[in-house]
Amino acid sequence: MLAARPRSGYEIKRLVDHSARFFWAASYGQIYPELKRLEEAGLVAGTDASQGGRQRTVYELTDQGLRAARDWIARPPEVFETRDEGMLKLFFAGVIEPSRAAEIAGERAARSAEASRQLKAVEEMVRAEVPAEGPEYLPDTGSMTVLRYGIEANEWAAAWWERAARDLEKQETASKGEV
Amino acid sequence: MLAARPRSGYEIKRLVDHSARFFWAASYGQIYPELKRLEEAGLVAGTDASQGGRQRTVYELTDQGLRAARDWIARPPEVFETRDEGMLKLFFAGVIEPSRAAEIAGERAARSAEASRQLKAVEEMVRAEVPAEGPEYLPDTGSMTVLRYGIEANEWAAAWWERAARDLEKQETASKGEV
DNA sequence: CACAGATATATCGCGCTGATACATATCACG
DNA sequence: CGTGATATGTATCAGCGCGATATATCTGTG
Repeated sequence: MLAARPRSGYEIKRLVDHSARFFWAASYGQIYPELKRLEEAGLVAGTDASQGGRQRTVYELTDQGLRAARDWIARPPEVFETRDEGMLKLFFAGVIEPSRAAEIAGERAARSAEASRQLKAVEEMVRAEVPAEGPEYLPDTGSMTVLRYGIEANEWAAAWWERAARDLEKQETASKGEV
Repeated sequence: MLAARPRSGYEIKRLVDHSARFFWAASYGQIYPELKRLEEAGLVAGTDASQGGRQRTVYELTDQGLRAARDWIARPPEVFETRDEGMLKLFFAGVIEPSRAAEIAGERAARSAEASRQLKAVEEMVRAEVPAEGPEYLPDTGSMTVLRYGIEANEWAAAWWERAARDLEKQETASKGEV
Protein backbone atom coordinates (compact mmCIF):
# COMPACT_ATOMS: atom_id res chain seq x y z
CA MET A 1 0.00 0.00 0.00
CA LEU A 2 2.88 2.31 0.70
CA ALA A 3 4.18 1.62 -2.81
CA ALA A 4 1.31 3.70 -4.16
CA ARG A 5 1.91 6.58 -1.74
CA PRO A 6 2.90 7.26 1.89
CA ARG A 7 0.20 6.65 4.48
CA SER A 8 -0.45 6.55 8.21
CA GLY A 9 -1.36 3.31 9.97
CA TYR A 10 -4.92 4.58 10.28
CA GLU A 11 -5.16 5.17 6.52
CA ILE A 12 -3.84 1.69 5.83
CA LYS A 13 -6.46 0.18 8.11
CA ARG A 14 -9.19 2.11 6.37
CA LEU A 15 -7.98 1.11 2.94
CA VAL A 16 -7.83 -2.54 3.97
CA ASP A 17 -11.36 -2.38 5.38
CA HIS A 18 -12.68 -0.94 2.12
CA SER A 19 -10.93 -3.29 -0.24
CA ALA A 20 -8.57 -6.12 0.68
CA ARG A 21 -10.69 -7.12 3.67
CA PHE A 22 -12.52 -9.72 1.59
CA PHE A 23 -9.40 -11.77 0.99
CA TRP A 24 -6.97 -10.43 3.59
CA ALA A 25 -8.09 -8.58 6.70
CA ALA A 26 -5.86 -6.66 9.11
CA SER A 27 -6.31 -5.23 12.60
CA TYR A 28 -4.70 -2.27 14.34
CA GLY A 29 -2.95 -4.75 16.57
CA GLN A 30 -1.26 -6.08 13.47
CA ILE A 31 -0.69 -2.86 11.52
CA TYR A 32 0.99 -0.60 14.09
CA PRO A 33 3.50 -3.13 15.42
CA GLU A 34 4.22 -4.24 11.85
CA LEU A 35 5.01 -0.70 10.72
CA LYS A 36 7.48 -0.45 13.59
CA ARG A 37 9.10 -3.75 12.66
CA LEU A 38 9.34 -2.69 9.02
CA GLU A 39 10.91 0.60 10.04
CA GLU A 40 13.46 -1.17 12.20
CA ALA A 41 14.26 -3.39 9.21
CA GLY A 42 14.71 -0.31 7.01
CA LEU A 43 11.88 -1.17 4.61
CA VAL A 44 9.73 1.83 5.48
CA ALA A 45 10.55 5.25 6.92
CA GLY A 46 8.21 7.09 9.27
CA THR A 47 7.91 10.88 9.27
CA ASP A 48 6.21 12.83 11.99
CA ALA A 49 3.22 14.60 10.47
CA SER A 50 1.46 15.73 13.62
CA GLN A 51 -0.89 18.69 13.30
CA GLY A 52 -1.20 20.66 16.46
CA GLY A 53 -1.93 18.27 19.27
CA ARG A 54 -2.90 15.34 17.07
CA GLN A 55 -0.14 12.82 16.66
CA ARG A 56 0.40 11.38 13.20
CA THR A 57 3.17 9.34 11.63
CA VAL A 58 3.24 8.89 7.88
CA TYR A 59 5.25 5.99 6.54
CA GLU A 60 6.80 5.76 3.10
CA LEU A 61 8.50 2.90 1.32
CA THR A 62 12.31 3.04 1.16
CA ASP A 63 14.25 1.83 -1.89
CA GLN A 64 15.06 -1.29 0.06
CA GLY A 65 11.37 -1.65 0.86
CA LEU A 66 10.39 -1.43 -2.78
CA ARG A 67 12.95 -4.07 -3.62
CA ALA A 68 11.52 -6.29 -0.86
CA ALA A 69 8.02 -5.74 -2.27
CA ARG A 70 9.19 -6.79 -5.71
CA ASP A 71 10.83 -9.89 -4.26
CA TRP A 72 7.62 -10.70 -2.44
CA ILE A 73 5.44 -10.34 -5.51
CA ALA A 74 7.86 -12.39 -7.60
CA ARG A 75 7.57 -15.36 -5.24
CA PRO A 76 4.67 -17.75 -5.82
CA PRO A 77 1.81 -17.21 -3.37
CA GLU A 78 1.73 -19.54 -0.39
CA VAL A 79 -1.01 -18.68 2.04
CA PHE A 80 -4.46 -19.77 0.93
CA GLU A 81 -6.86 -20.50 3.72
CA THR A 82 -10.48 -20.17 4.67
CA ARG A 83 -12.40 -20.24 7.93
CA ASP A 84 -16.05 -20.77 7.15
CA GLU A 85 -18.20 -21.49 10.18
CA GLY A 86 -21.26 -22.24 8.05
CA MET A 87 -19.51 -25.06 6.27
CA LEU A 88 -18.23 -26.35 9.58
CA LYS A 89 -21.76 -26.49 10.97
CA LEU A 90 -23.11 -28.20 7.90
CA PHE A 91 -20.24 -30.66 8.03
CA PHE A 92 -21.25 -31.68 11.55
CA ALA A 93 -24.99 -31.33 11.24
CA GLY A 94 -25.41 -35.06 10.53
CA VAL A 95 -24.20 -36.12 13.98
CA ILE A 96 -25.56 -33.21 15.96
CA GLU A 97 -28.79 -31.89 14.46
CA PRO A 98 -29.53 -33.13 10.92
CA SER A 99 -32.72 -31.14 10.64
CA ARG A 100 -30.74 -27.91 10.59
CA ALA A 101 -28.74 -28.73 7.47
CA ALA A 102 -31.05 -27.04 4.99
CA GLU A 103 -31.28 -23.91 7.13
CA ILE A 104 -27.51 -23.63 7.37
CA ALA A 105 -27.19 -23.90 3.60
CA GLY A 106 -29.74 -21.12 3.26
CA GLU A 107 -27.84 -18.91 5.69
CA ARG A 108 -24.65 -19.60 3.78
CA ALA A 109 -26.38 -18.51 0.56
CA ALA A 110 -27.52 -15.28 2.19
CA ARG A 111 -23.99 -14.56 3.37
CA SER A 112 -22.56 -14.89 -0.13
CA ALA A 113 -25.35 -12.80 -1.60
CA GLU A 114 -24.61 -10.07 0.93
CA ALA A 115 -20.88 -10.19 0.17
CA SER A 116 -21.45 -9.83 -3.56
CA ARG A 117 -23.80 -6.93 -2.88
CA GLN A 118 -21.15 -5.14 -0.82
CA LEU A 119 -18.49 -5.74 -3.44
CA LYS A 120 -20.74 -4.39 -6.15
CA ALA A 121 -21.12 -1.22 -4.11
CA VAL A 122 -17.35 -0.95 -3.97
CA GLU A 123 -17.20 -1.40 -7.74
CA GLU A 124 -19.75 1.39 -8.24
CA MET A 125 -17.70 3.72 -6.08
CA VAL A 126 -14.50 2.95 -7.90
CA ARG A 127 -16.13 3.51 -11.28
CA ALA A 128 -17.59 6.82 -10.09
CA GLU A 129 -14.27 8.08 -8.76
CA VAL A 130 -12.47 7.38 -12.01
CA PRO A 131 -14.10 9.72 -14.50
CA ALA A 132 -12.69 8.59 -17.84
CA GLU A 133 -8.95 8.63 -18.05
CA GLY A 134 -8.58 6.96 -21.42
CA PRO A 135 -10.47 3.84 -22.40
CA GLU A 136 -7.70 1.54 -21.23
CA TYR A 137 -6.15 1.96 -17.80
CA LEU A 138 -8.75 1.72 -15.02
CA PRO A 139 -7.69 2.10 -11.35
CA ASP A 140 -5.55 -0.79 -12.37
CA THR A 141 -6.29 -4.02 -14.08
CA GLY A 142 -5.06 -6.33 -11.33
CA SER A 143 -7.12 -4.93 -8.50
CA MET A 144 -10.22 -4.63 -10.70
CA THR A 145 -9.80 -8.29 -11.61
CA VAL A 146 -9.71 -9.18 -7.92
CA LEU A 147 -12.85 -7.17 -7.31
CA ARG A 148 -14.67 -8.80 -10.23
CA TYR A 149 -13.65 -12.19 -8.93
CA GLY A 150 -15.06 -11.38 -5.52
CA ILE A 151 -18.38 -10.35 -7.02
CA GLU A 152 -18.75 -13.26 -9.40
CA ALA A 153 -17.48 -15.92 -7.01
CA ASN A 154 -19.96 -14.82 -4.37
CA GLU A 155 -22.80 -14.72 -6.87
CA TRP A 156 -21.92 -18.22 -7.96
CA ALA A 157 -21.73 -19.41 -4.35
CA ALA A 158 -25.05 -17.80 -3.45
CA ALA A 159 -26.77 -19.63 -6.30
CA TRP A 160 -25.04 -22.90 -5.41
CA TRP A 161 -26.07 -22.78 -1.75
CA GLU A 162 -29.59 -21.73 -2.66
CA ARG A 163 -29.94 -24.89 -4.70
CA ALA A 164 -28.24 -26.98 -1.99
CA ALA A 165 -30.71 -25.64 0.58
CA ARG A 166 -33.63 -26.70 -1.59
CA ASP A 167 -32.13 -30.16 -2.18
CA LEU A 168 -31.44 -30.71 1.51
CA GLU A 169 -34.94 -29.70 2.43
CA LYS A 170 -36.41 -32.04 -0.15
CA GLN A 171 -34.31 -34.94 1.14
CA GLU A 172 -35.37 -34.21 4.68
CA THR A 173 -39.10 -34.29 4.01
CA ALA A 174 -38.60 -37.35 1.79
CA SER A 175 -36.80 -39.38 4.50
CA LYS A 176 -39.39 -38.31 7.05
CA GLY A 177 -42.07 -39.71 4.78
CA GLU A 178 -40.20 -42.99 4.44
CA VAL A 179 -39.57 -43.49 8.13
CA MET B 1 -16.15 -34.72 15.99
CA LEU B 2 -16.55 -36.32 19.37
CA ALA B 3 -20.30 -36.37 18.79
CA ALA B 4 -19.75 -39.14 16.23
CA ARG B 5 -17.49 -41.17 18.54
CA PRO B 6 -14.74 -40.75 21.16
CA ARG B 7 -11.31 -39.87 19.81
CA SER B 8 -7.80 -38.90 20.88
CA GLY B 9 -6.36 -35.49 20.04
CA TYR B 10 -4.18 -37.12 17.44
CA GLU B 11 -7.17 -38.71 15.72
CA ILE B 12 -8.98 -35.38 15.67
CA LYS B 13 -6.00 -33.73 14.04
CA ARG B 14 -5.85 -36.45 11.40
CA LEU B 15 -9.56 -36.19 10.69
CA VAL B 16 -9.33 -32.43 10.33
CA ASP B 17 -6.38 -32.74 7.95
CA HIS B 18 -8.30 -35.16 5.76
CA SER B 19 -11.57 -33.29 5.64
CA ALA B 20 -12.38 -30.00 7.34
CA ARG B 21 -8.94 -28.57 6.57
CA PHE B 22 -10.28 -26.93 3.41
CA PHE B 23 -12.62 -24.65 5.31
CA TRP B 24 -11.34 -24.88 8.90
CA ALA B 25 -7.82 -26.00 9.76
CA ALA B 26 -6.52 -26.87 13.24
CA SER B 27 -3.09 -27.39 14.76
CA TYR B 28 -1.88 -29.49 17.68
CA GLY B 29 -1.24 -26.28 19.54
CA GLN B 30 -4.95 -25.59 19.29
CA ILE B 31 -6.36 -29.09 19.76
CA TYR B 32 -4.60 -30.32 22.89
CA PRO B 33 -5.09 -27.21 25.02
CA GLU B 34 -8.69 -26.97 23.80
CA LEU B 35 -9.46 -30.54 24.88
CA LYS B 36 -8.17 -29.66 28.32
CA ARG B 37 -10.25 -26.52 28.48
CA LEU B 38 -13.33 -28.46 27.36
CA GLU B 39 -12.70 -31.10 29.98
CA GLU B 40 -12.37 -28.47 32.68
CA ALA B 41 -15.68 -27.03 31.50
CA GLY B 42 -17.29 -30.46 31.72
CA LEU B 43 -18.12 -30.68 28.00
CA VAL B 44 -15.85 -33.65 27.28
CA ALA B 45 -14.44 -36.41 29.46
CA GLY B 46 -10.97 -37.90 28.94
CA THR B 47 -10.21 -41.56 29.62
CA ASP B 48 -6.72 -42.95 29.80
CA ALA B 49 -6.31 -45.48 27.00
CA SER B 50 -2.56 -45.98 27.10
CA GLN B 51 -1.24 -49.23 25.63
CA GLY B 52 2.00 -50.38 27.18
CA GLY B 53 4.38 -47.45 27.25
CA ARG B 54 2.44 -45.32 24.77
CA GLN B 55 0.35 -42.63 26.35
CA ARG B 56 -3.13 -42.07 24.97
CA THR B 57 -6.15 -40.16 26.17
CA VAL B 58 -9.48 -40.68 24.48
CA TYR B 59 -12.08 -37.98 24.89
CA GLU B 60 -15.83 -38.42 24.68
CA LEU B 61 -18.64 -35.92 24.65
CA THR B 62 -20.62 -35.54 27.88
CA ASP B 63 -24.37 -34.88 27.92
CA GLN B 64 -23.59 -31.27 28.69
CA GLY B 65 -21.17 -31.27 25.78
CA LEU B 66 -23.78 -32.55 23.37
CA ARG B 67 -26.16 -29.87 24.56
CA ALA B 68 -23.46 -27.25 23.99
CA ALA B 69 -22.88 -28.64 20.48
CA ARG B 70 -26.58 -28.34 19.71
CA ASP B 71 -26.60 -24.78 20.98
CA TRP B 72 -23.59 -24.02 18.82
CA ILE B 73 -25.12 -25.46 15.66
CA ALA B 74 -28.40 -23.67 16.31
CA ARG B 75 -26.72 -20.27 16.35
CA PRO B 76 -26.18 -18.57 12.99
CA PRO B 77 -22.60 -18.89 11.72
CA GLU B 78 -20.37 -15.90 12.33
CA VAL B 79 -16.80 -16.51 11.24
CA PHE B 80 -16.28 -16.28 7.50
CA GLU B 81 -12.84 -15.24 6.42
CA THR B 82 -10.29 -15.86 3.74
CA ARG B 83 -6.56 -15.29 3.44
CA ASP B 84 -5.57 -15.56 -0.19
CA GLU B 85 -2.04 -14.43 -0.91
CA GLY B 86 -2.51 -14.74 -4.67
CA MET B 87 -5.33 -12.21 -4.66
CA LEU B 88 -3.28 -9.94 -2.44
CA LYS B 89 -0.40 -10.01 -4.91
CA LEU B 90 -2.65 -9.37 -7.87
CA PHE B 91 -4.29 -6.53 -5.96
CA PHE B 92 -0.92 -4.84 -5.56
CA ALA B 93 0.66 -5.85 -8.85
CA GLY B 94 -0.30 -2.53 -10.47
CA VAL B 95 1.93 -0.44 -8.20
CA ILE B 96 4.74 -2.95 -7.76
CA GLU B 97 5.20 -5.09 -10.86
CA PRO B 98 2.32 -4.89 -13.35
CA SER B 99 3.94 -7.36 -15.71
CA ARG B 100 3.42 -10.16 -13.22
CA ALA B 101 -0.37 -9.85 -13.06
CA ALA B 102 -1.15 -12.45 -15.70
CA GLU B 103 1.28 -14.93 -14.14
CA ILE B 104 -0.27 -14.54 -10.72
CA ALA B 105 -3.73 -15.19 -12.14
CA GLY B 106 -2.36 -18.34 -13.77
CA GLU B 107 -0.84 -19.52 -10.51
CA ARG B 108 -4.12 -18.85 -8.74
CA ALA B 109 -5.90 -20.98 -11.36
CA ALA B 110 -3.45 -23.81 -10.78
CA ARG B 111 -4.01 -23.65 -7.04
CA SER B 112 -7.77 -24.00 -7.40
CA ALA B 113 -7.36 -26.80 -9.91
CA GLU B 114 -5.11 -28.63 -7.44
CA ALA B 115 -7.57 -28.12 -4.59
CA SER B 116 -10.45 -29.54 -6.60
CA ARG B 117 -8.27 -32.49 -7.58
CA GLN B 118 -7.49 -33.24 -3.93
CA LEU B 119 -11.11 -32.93 -2.93
CA LYS B 120 -12.16 -35.28 -5.69
CA ALA B 121 -9.71 -37.83 -4.33
CA VAL B 122 -11.37 -37.47 -0.93
CA GLU B 123 -14.75 -38.00 -2.56
CA GLU B 124 -13.51 -41.18 -4.26
CA MET B 125 -12.28 -42.52 -0.94
CA VAL B 126 -15.53 -41.76 0.82
CA ARG B 127 -17.54 -43.44 -1.92
CA ALA B 128 -15.30 -46.51 -1.79
CA GLU B 129 -15.59 -46.85 1.97
CA VAL B 130 -19.36 -46.72 1.92
CA PRO B 131 -20.39 -49.83 0.01
CA ALA B 132 -24.11 -49.34 -0.57
CA GLU B 133 -26.14 -48.86 2.54
CA GLY B 134 -29.45 -48.09 0.96
CA PRO B 135 -29.88 -45.67 -1.90
CA GLU B 136 -30.49 -42.73 0.39
CA TYR B 137 -28.24 -42.05 3.34
CA LEU B 138 -24.63 -41.49 2.28
CA PRO B 139 -21.92 -40.80 4.93
CA ASP B 140 -24.25 -38.00 5.61
CA THR B 141 -25.88 -35.44 3.43
CA GLY B 142 -24.46 -32.36 5.08
CA SER B 143 -20.79 -33.28 4.88
CA MET B 144 -21.18 -34.60 1.33
CA THR B 145 -22.73 -31.28 0.36
CA VAL B 146 -19.75 -29.46 1.81
CA LEU B 147 -17.39 -31.71 -0.12
CA ARG B 148 -19.29 -31.18 -3.37
CA TYR B 149 -19.20 -27.45 -2.80
CA GLY B 150 -15.43 -27.57 -2.34
CA ILE B 151 -14.99 -29.45 -5.59
CA GLU B 152 -17.31 -27.36 -7.69
CA ALA B 153 -16.29 -24.01 -6.26
CA ASN B 154 -12.65 -24.74 -6.98
CA GLU B 155 -13.42 -25.93 -10.48
CA TRP B 156 -15.34 -22.75 -11.11
CA ALA B 157 -12.51 -20.66 -9.69
CA ALA B 158 -9.89 -22.48 -11.76
CA ALA B 159 -11.81 -21.74 -14.96
CA TRP B 160 -12.39 -18.13 -13.93
CA TRP B 161 -8.70 -17.45 -13.22
CA GLU B 162 -7.64 -19.24 -16.37
CA ARG B 163 -9.73 -16.81 -18.36
CA ALA B 164 -8.52 -13.86 -16.28
CA ALA B 165 -4.91 -14.86 -16.94
CA ARG B 166 -5.55 -14.84 -20.69
CA ASP B 167 -7.30 -11.47 -20.54
CA LEU B 168 -4.54 -9.89 -18.47
CA GLU B 169 -1.90 -11.16 -20.84
CA LYS B 170 -3.77 -9.81 -23.85
CA GLN B 171 -4.11 -6.39 -22.20
CA GLU B 172 -0.43 -6.36 -21.40
CA THR B 173 0.77 -7.01 -24.91
CA ALA B 174 -1.84 -4.58 -26.24
CA SER B 175 -0.68 -1.70 -24.03
CA LYS B 176 2.95 -2.48 -24.87
CA GLY B 177 2.09 -2.14 -28.53
CA GLU B 178 0.44 1.23 -27.92
CA VAL B 179 3.29 2.69 -25.92
C1' DC C 1 -20.85 26.16 21.61
C1' DA C 2 -21.92 21.51 22.10
C1' DC C 3 -21.66 17.18 20.32
C1' DA C 4 -21.25 13.58 16.99
C1' DG C 5 -18.17 11.51 14.09
C1' DA C 6 -13.70 11.13 11.94
C1' DT C 7 -8.70 10.83 12.63
C1' DA C 8 -4.94 8.81 15.08
C1' DT C 9 -2.28 5.71 18.07
C1' DA C 10 -1.57 2.45 21.88
C1' DT C 11 -2.44 -1.45 24.72
C1' DC C 12 -3.48 -6.03 26.32
C1' DG C 13 -5.14 -10.78 27.31
C1' DC C 14 -5.94 -14.66 25.12
C1' DG C 15 -5.45 -17.91 21.64
C1' DC C 16 -3.29 -19.83 17.45
C1' DT C 17 0.50 -21.06 14.13
C1' DG C 18 4.23 -23.62 12.88
C1' DA C 19 7.80 -26.08 14.33
C1' DT C 20 10.16 -29.08 17.04
C1' DA C 21 11.07 -32.51 20.58
C1' DC C 22 10.35 -36.79 22.48
C1' DA C 23 8.66 -41.38 23.01
C1' DT C 24 6.55 -45.78 21.64
C1' DA C 25 4.32 -49.01 18.35
C1' DT C 26 3.98 -51.35 13.97
C1' DC C 27 5.30 -53.22 9.69
C1' DA C 28 7.99 -54.46 5.58
C1' DC C 29 12.03 -56.44 4.11
C1' DG C 30 16.23 -59.02 3.86
C1' DC D 1 15.37 -61.58 14.08
C1' DG D 2 16.94 -56.96 13.56
C1' DT D 3 16.65 -52.59 11.40
C1' DG D 4 14.87 -48.65 9.61
C1' DA D 5 10.85 -46.26 8.06
C1' DT D 6 6.52 -44.81 9.19
C1' DA D 7 2.59 -44.18 12.22
C1' DT D 8 0.75 -42.99 16.73
C1' DG D 9 0.66 -39.96 20.47
C1' DT D 10 1.46 -35.81 23.48
C1' DA D 11 3.79 -31.56 24.79
C1' DT D 12 5.94 -27.16 24.34
C1' DC D 13 7.27 -22.53 22.94
C1' DA D 14 8.24 -17.99 20.73
C1' DG D 15 6.24 -14.96 18.09
C1' DC D 16 2.31 -13.04 16.22
C1' DG D 17 -2.63 -11.70 15.41
C1' DC D 18 -7.52 -10.75 16.96
C1' DG D 19 -10.83 -8.00 18.98
C1' DA D 20 -11.81 -4.73 22.02
C1' DT D 21 -11.04 -0.80 24.45
C1' DA D 22 -8.87 3.59 26.00
C1' DT D 23 -7.40 8.06 25.02
C1' DA D 24 -6.97 12.31 22.63
C1' DT D 25 -7.66 15.70 19.05
C1' DC D 26 -9.82 17.73 15.03
C1' DT D 27 -13.88 18.98 12.02
C1' DG D 28 -18.39 19.91 10.61
C1' DT D 29 -23.18 20.84 11.74
C1' DG D 30 -27.23 22.64 13.95
